[in-house]
Amino acid sequence: MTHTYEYPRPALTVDIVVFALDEEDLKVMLIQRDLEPFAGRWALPGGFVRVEETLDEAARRELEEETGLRDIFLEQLYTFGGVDRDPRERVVTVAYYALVNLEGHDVQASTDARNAAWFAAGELPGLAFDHEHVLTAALDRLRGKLRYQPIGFELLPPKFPLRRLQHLYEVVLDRKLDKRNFRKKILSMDVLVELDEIEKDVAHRAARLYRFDEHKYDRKMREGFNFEI
Amino acid sequence: MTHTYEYPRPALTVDIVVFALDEEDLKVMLIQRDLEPFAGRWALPGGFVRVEETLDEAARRELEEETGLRDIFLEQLYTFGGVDRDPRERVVTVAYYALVNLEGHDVQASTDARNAAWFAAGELPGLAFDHEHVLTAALDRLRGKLRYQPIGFELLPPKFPLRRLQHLYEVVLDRKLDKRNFRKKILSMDVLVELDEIEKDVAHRAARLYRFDEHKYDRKMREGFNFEI
DNA sequence: ACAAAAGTGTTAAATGTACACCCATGC
DNA sequence: GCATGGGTGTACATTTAACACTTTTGT
Repeated sequence: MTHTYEYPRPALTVDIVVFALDEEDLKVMLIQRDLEPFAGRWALPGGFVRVEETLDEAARRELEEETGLRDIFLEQLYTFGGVDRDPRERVVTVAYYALVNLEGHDVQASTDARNAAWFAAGELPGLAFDHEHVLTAALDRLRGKLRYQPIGFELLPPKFPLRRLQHLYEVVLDRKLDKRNFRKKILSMDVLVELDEIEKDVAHRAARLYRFDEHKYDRKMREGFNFEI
Repeated sequence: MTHTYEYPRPALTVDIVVFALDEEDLKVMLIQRDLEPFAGRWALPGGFVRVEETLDEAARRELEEETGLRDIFLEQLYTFGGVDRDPRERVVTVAYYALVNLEGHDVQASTDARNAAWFAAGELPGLAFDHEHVLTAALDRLRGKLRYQPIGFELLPPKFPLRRLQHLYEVVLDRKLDKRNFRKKILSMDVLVELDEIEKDVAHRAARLYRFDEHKYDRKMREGFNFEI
């Protein structure tokens, strides 16, 4: 191959901030490194971009290799190009964030032998490289985007009671919302379908389940509708 | 230097979408390529990232080398990693967008001998590589961000009449705004300073000039204020 | 005096916010 | 029957949207 440019090149990686929601709080998936630098430290899943794959493909491949997660919401976040991010050499990383429904996806299935675990977003261990910085950017983006795009549903199972949706917003945005106003608002947007099903195995009155209607949402968007909580 | 990874690496470039506003419409700066591939075609200013500079530094350097523009608003947009973006080899590009006040900056000063020119955003020539795609993304970002961040001022001189600000919003967002409502809204946000100066050399009543008070804006932001048009 | 753009208020409608009680179910 | 969360409506405050005339200045 003819190279028009013979200077040294930065290495290129992808890193992914995977968010999930359990009953309590927002979680982030981290991998314990087994190699230097930062051996033993926790880091974001990620790795080098190959010349024959796109950035999105690289992110999905690394995600599956390191955590077993696949077919999940994934979106590019920002590209971090600080000169000393990696002590070995110049590494530019394209960061992604991903959203996953904990109930639907198993994380154990890491093909790598590495240690993968969920951490509460508020109680993170010290991270390798500049991953703390990346994570902060991802959290900011998630919080910002949640309010005006219907991405929260990616963190829930396909069928959910309204309370769980509200709880999601409360946890991520870190403020209480009024139950009646929240329901009024979300239902008035007319992008949820009320199902003929209710929660199971709860020790009290079971809540009705809803589903996000993506097609209806797409249709409304094309007609100028704006999602906003 | 020890490389932990010996596979071929994608090349890494930056490309910049520079927006400006003249009396009529939104403009984009393009450079006519003098080398293959796409020799003679118009393209976004940009070039290879050096190992010893950050991405932001690379973008500012290329911008100055190719257009003479410096000290202007610049923000990372998105990283494009399609496998066949460049016919020669794999090139990943970190795209930026920039905003510039036409009256304050001279563009002639290109140190390169290349041909640089402004094009109306709505009447672009065929572009090299996937630059049309990059440009569309930049436009979308500009339109989205303009509504809830005070970046429009970057396209105006430091002192401006309210009509020009309104016109900016109308041109970029592509819809008419009501004069009275616009003034009420922007003035009620209390981030503009009314100056003791008026327009000069106009053939009718001269308008009062205003200035965006960045410090006041920052202060208000820290107290939870939200800019929105 | 006229052309051109600056500047200015009010009203009605829609939206957001605050707030408390009864209902259904499992134990 | 009681504990737990599900589900619902109203009143008030705020924000948005629609709309037209007078003022100032240069020619």
